[in-house]
Amino acid sequence: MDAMAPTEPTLRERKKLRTRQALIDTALRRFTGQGFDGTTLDELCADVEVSKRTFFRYFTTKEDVAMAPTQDLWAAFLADLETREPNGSPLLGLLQDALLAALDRMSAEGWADRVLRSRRLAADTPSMNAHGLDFCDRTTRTAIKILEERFGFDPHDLRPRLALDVVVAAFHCALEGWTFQSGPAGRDGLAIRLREAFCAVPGIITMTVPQPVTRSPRQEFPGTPRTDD
Amino acid sequence: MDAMAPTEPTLRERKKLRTRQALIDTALRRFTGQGFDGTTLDELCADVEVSKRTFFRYFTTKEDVAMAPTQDLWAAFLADLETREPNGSPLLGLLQDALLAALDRMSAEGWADRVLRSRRLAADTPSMNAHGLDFCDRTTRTAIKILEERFGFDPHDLRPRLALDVVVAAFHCALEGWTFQSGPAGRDGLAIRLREAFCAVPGIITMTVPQPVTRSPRQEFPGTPRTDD
DNA sequence: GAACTTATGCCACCGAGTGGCATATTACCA
DNA sequence: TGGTAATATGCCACTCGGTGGCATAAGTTC
Repeated sequence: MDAMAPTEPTLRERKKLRTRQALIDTALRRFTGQGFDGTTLDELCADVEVSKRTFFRYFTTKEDVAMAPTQDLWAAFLADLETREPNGSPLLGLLQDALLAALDRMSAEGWADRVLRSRRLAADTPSMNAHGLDFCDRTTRTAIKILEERFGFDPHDLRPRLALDVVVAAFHCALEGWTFQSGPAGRDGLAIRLREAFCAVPGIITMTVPQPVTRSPRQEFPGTPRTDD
Repeated sequence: MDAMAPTEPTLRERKKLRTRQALIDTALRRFTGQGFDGTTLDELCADVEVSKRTFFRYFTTKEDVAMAPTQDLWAAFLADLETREPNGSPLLGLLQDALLAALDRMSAEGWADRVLRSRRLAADTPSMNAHGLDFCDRTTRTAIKILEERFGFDPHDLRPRLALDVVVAAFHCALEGWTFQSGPAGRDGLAIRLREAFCAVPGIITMTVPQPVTRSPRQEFPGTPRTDD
């Protein structure tokens, strides 16, 4: 009766999925409310009615639970890279398309909102930011392996690695703008930002320094829209 | 009596410098020998004959002590950025020159060797790698502020940020090659690698995917020089 | 050499993360 | 349906990174 139906996650697996999601949601809520450091795992676990030991069977670290949404995106990116067909196109374009496609696949309810909370947290929680960057770094290395495997790039050629790093950098730019500045919200808003960031990439090479402006050290812009700390 | 003489670090300051350096050296030695996680701070402190409490007055985290050498380089980079004169040159070139100049200033005895140990450690210690990346990230943000302050870049223009990220990415490429592959050792060897990485940057935009190679999924290269896990 | 400043040591404490083992829950099969 | 294997969870004790508070020692200044 269930031989070929894809709708058969066993009861056990459904429960696991539910506790996992409960941990993520509760964590993001408490972290946002009381701060990351201000929340102990004991509190969180008591809230979800799960032992601390169990928490660490779902997530490797306290930071990990808050970064699940972003990790989903990168997983989709890697999956896309495995199959995407290059038609003699520039590598950079291929990578950009792959990331946009991955983003397009993030259709889970409330995904964008979770990413938003997660990023805002990371912004003022050093250890979260650090772990996020480390995850990106590992993902990048995996992606390079996929590229070398599929297309036979020379491991000593630095260009694929650099191209990938540029795409990641553009993503971070987009993410930061989307997280902290006004503009279209939701996943599609992020996609717009991402496209804009990609457009800025060629300017990396050509951009020149405006002019040798020599100003007094402490002078500030009259109407700078953001405060710097 | 000491108004203008630069040669007057008080006894106290000399002692502090010595304990700091002792902690760094001993840490790198023990970490390399027994592994990062295999070394407790109690051991390290007992070795240097310093209380654990004192350790944390010198370094913020256990990871921090092992990353001091790299941090010196980035500090020099920021200092250079503060004063370097742009002559209508491309921003990218300015940043590259600044980093090369900073590297050139790393003349402390054994600096290159400490960086080498540090990087090798970071390669198989996730938390060290994470903290290193986080430090780079913070440095990048500081650098951006300096650039905006000095040259009046528009904070919404993504190109400066991307250019900076490319330079950092190139540095990481160079560092990794220098750390794990054969080639000229020492600071100058790293400088050579760095120049090579910079040369590869324009290729980011133009590089194309070799050809639509379609191979059976599990096939491998006959004589691939490295094993993939 | 006294008085002040500052670095250090010591101690108790919190919280993240782990290993081991008993128990409860689910899956599988006769 | 009942019994057994597989696995998820809870509980407990423990290690270790990191912090706050306070007393003491060392260096500095007059």
